Amino acid sequence: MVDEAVETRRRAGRAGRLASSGAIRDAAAALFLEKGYRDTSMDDIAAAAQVSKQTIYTHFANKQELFEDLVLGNVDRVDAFLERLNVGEDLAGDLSRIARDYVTFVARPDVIRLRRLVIAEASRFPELARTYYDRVPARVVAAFAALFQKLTEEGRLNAIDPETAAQHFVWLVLGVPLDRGMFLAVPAADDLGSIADSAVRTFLAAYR
Amino acid sequence: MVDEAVETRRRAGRAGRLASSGAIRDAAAALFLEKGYRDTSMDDIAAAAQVSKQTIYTHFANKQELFEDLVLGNVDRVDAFLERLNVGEDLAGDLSRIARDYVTFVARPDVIRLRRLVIAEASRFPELARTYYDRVPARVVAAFAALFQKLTEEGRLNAIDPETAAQHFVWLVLGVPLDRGMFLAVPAADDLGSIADSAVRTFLAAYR
DNA sequence: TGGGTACTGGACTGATCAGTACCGAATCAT
DNA sequence: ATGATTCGGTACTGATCAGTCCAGTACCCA
Repeated sequence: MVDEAVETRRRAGRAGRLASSGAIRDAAAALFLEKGYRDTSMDDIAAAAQVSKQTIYTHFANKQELFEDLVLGNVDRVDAFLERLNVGEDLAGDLSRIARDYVTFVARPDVIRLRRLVIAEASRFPELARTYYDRVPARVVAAFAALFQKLTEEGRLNAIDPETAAQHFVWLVLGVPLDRGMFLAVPAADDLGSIADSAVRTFLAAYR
Repeated sequence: MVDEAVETRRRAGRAGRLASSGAIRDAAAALFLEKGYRDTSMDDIAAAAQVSKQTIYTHFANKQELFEDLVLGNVDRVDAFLERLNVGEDLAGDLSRIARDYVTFVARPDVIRLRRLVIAEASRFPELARTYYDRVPARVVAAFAALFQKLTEEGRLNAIDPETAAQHFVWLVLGVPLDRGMFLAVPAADDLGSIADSAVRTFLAAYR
């Protein structure tokens, strides 16, 4: 018992500052994603982060700020996907690769849970929901639209309305796994590959 | 003050029984849909229904039952849409009518809010979420699959995999308005018609 | 007329929770 | 060494809430 206390104390002081901030973030993320905003208490977070509640309040003004930090802190993770968004010689093959990439990224449990969380709290934090919408799904659609426009100008695709084509592509690929992920606890990431492939097949049949 | 009490009492007695049950249901629905499960208190519901809290507990065992009553009580409303799901001579025209019907139904504020509510509470009430999923979206997809299979057998459509075709159709039509409805407060039911039409156009280009 | 039922309204319990206050210990810069 | 900062731990405030209890009232039926 004394040992535990000493061990805990060891992480205190200046060295512990950054460490505790990260631990708080991680604990809050895990709990918010698992139980939601309202059902996660600051005491829960403090306990999970092995930190006193007071320490949380030195790093974050209040519970809301901790929540916004989680949501906005994950917004930039689409960038990694957006960078791989280019098509070479093999149009069908590359679109298939992109679709598989995309669905694999979005169907990840953490992404699904974050999405569910933002939707769940959309009435409590409307601006946050809008920001998330603008910065994640809307940005991906815009990137696809730009790609399809370029491909159309090159004569390799026939998307007169690239924006609509992008929306069609996105929802052909994501619709089923995303919807299942919203309602069902376990997303069953089995047949993501075949879902992506059939989506690309339908898309190309309509837009080539 | 006395007048108010008398006026309130006037609705009491046996005549008030059914009335109060309905009023409770309505008040609970409005509040749950607006503020969510956790942020709606039984006192709120009692006040909105102009009923004492005790009366609520004579009709419903607890808060959860009131919530399930709301969700499951709205499950059968898809039936009205499912009945209009048939195609005559004009395939493209009828599909367009169906798509417009469908998107208009799903984009209604109450339907959007109910969907958001079920998703928000999916971790609290997993079975309820699954039931809703099975009885509403999954049923619609199954109905479309049956329709497309029939049309394929008649040689009017080319859907070797009717289930996938149905999913593609549903998400081409619903993807954008549903996603907007989940994140954004006001769904902006403006261009639903053109969304439905472009979805049908893409679908037929791929599956005819 | 009298018993049963549905309702009101308010008080109450027990629990949870966000946020604050305070103390003592550990650490670091000087 | 000393003072400032950061931390843990604990206790506290004020508020909210689900669910219960109860005394009294209006209505219906026999």
